[in-house]
Amino acid sequence: MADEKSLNFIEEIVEADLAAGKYKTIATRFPPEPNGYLHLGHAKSICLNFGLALKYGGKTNLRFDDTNPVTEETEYVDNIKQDVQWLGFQWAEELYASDYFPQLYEFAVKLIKKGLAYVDDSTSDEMARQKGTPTQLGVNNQYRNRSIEENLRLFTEMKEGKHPDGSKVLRAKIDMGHVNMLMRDPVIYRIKHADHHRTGNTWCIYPMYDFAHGQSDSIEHITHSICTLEFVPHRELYNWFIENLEIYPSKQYEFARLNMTYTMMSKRKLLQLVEENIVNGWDDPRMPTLSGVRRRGYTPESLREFCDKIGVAKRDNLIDISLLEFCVREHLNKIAQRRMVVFDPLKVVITNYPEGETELMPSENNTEAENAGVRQMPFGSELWIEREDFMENPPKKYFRLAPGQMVRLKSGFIIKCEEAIKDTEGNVTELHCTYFPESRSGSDKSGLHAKGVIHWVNVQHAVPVEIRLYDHLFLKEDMSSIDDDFRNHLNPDSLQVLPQVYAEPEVAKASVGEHFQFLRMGYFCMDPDSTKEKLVFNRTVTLRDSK
RNA sequence: UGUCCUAUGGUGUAAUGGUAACACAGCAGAUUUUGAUUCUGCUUUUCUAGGUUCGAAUCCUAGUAGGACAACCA
Repeated sequence: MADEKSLNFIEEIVEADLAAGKYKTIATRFPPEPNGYLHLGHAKSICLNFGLALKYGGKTNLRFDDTNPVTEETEYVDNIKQDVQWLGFQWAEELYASDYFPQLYEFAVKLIKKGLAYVDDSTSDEMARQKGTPTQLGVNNQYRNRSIEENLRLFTEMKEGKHPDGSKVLRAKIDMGHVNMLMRDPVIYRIKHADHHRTGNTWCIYPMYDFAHGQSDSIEHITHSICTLEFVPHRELYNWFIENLEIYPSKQYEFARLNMTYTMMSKRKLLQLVEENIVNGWDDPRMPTLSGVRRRGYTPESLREFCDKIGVAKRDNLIDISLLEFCVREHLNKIAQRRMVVFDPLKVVITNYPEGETELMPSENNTEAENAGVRQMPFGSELWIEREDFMENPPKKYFRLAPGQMVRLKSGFIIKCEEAIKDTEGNVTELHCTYFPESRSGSDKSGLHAKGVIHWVNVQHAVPVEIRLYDHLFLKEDMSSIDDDFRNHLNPDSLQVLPQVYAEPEVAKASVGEHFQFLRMGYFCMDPDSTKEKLVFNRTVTLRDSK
């Protein structure tokens, strides 16, 4: 029996529409506002929108929702495009809501002519008061009765720049007593004498979200306009405009946005982290932004797998970060070459190995990948091992080095600890060990068995590198549950820098963005901060630890 | 004291009126030249109360709980 994957509720809608012949092919869109960087929540939306078109044979537009000139910048546009492509998707058309400004203006005029829009001179405070509350109906004001001619004249004047910011707005004339607050004569155009990142100062009036989004969908003949749950109340307005403008009926569907433990997805708050230098930019590897997780070492494949695994539904959710970590480990395990790097060095002297001599030990790059080959690791009489791989008084199930105890040096020899050398304060400064020449990796004739296997680096050939270890940005599992400032919950240890650790020589050949598994230490990715003199590696994720 | 949305293991997601399942997490064990990977097993679930039905996680009603809605933001 074929294992059919069940459909999410949006796929069910699409299949039903297709089966009913409602559409020959579908069209979706990904519509970010270029006022910040994309994050994991956007990845969910991207995978959904592009995934639908890919699955059912349709197209997806990338549309920038750039109707507010004061918050939007070209820098954001460029990065958003880069992020979408990096995730592995290609849009059919690159479009901008601002491309539709002339058309949107005509839509507004049409509404005025139908007696369905009016110019209001009230202040925003007055309008807020007249609007009522969710439990208290709104009231009409005197501007609501303006004639079509006067509205037309005033709206033209607004467009011509004859009125200052905030002095007038254009409102849809719907119902101030409507149970849905959004239907109480929503503002559809406001005056902003501001430079727009694309249209410059061509316009001084700009449409509001509700008067741009649905119309843009309609202009592009988007069949399924998919957004998050907070837009549910907007759907009624969305449909009202389409109906009264008599334009192509795109349909809006809403799904639950992504929430994850120990982080937050609010663009506003992420901007704050950046502006207040709490993190080092939008691409700080601790950020849930796509540029952040990319720099951290997450792969597009693992992100797409993650989006697939979390599903799409309508109930609020809080996804455990460990699921994301599982996805990235699963992918990196298959593609990341293995290297040995000692983070907290303890010197081992092999007393029966000829001093100054070197022999090359081949070591598998990745047994999970076919044809990954081997690299040579220089073995010698002085090695670095991890300090925590030695214990003077080990507990019963400690498999590593202790006085008189043996371990296997991965891809090397079995060694036995003969003596721990200490300084005057009793700290272990180095270990004197002997090795068993017959235990050479790959051709072991020693008959010895060492349960523990540890990584190592030759002192003579060690390459110093910098390591950056990351932990959750926040200490609180559910950041939506806090009622105080989110900055009170920052994890003070979210970044730990190890300025100089010892890597095997092969590491020097790494390139920016390359993924590695540093044996027993985790998955790492070379950071763009790397220079010829000093390579920098970010820990993407730890290895699963069942010690 | 409104309208709308939602309610399935610890966390997600399925089951589309017919045996509640999958993944993650957790816990055991096997294998292992990474205490990784791989493999095996285990723990844990339909918000409540009525109703419809031979049969309800699913349909209906009410309650309860959580979320959204009162920007010239999107």
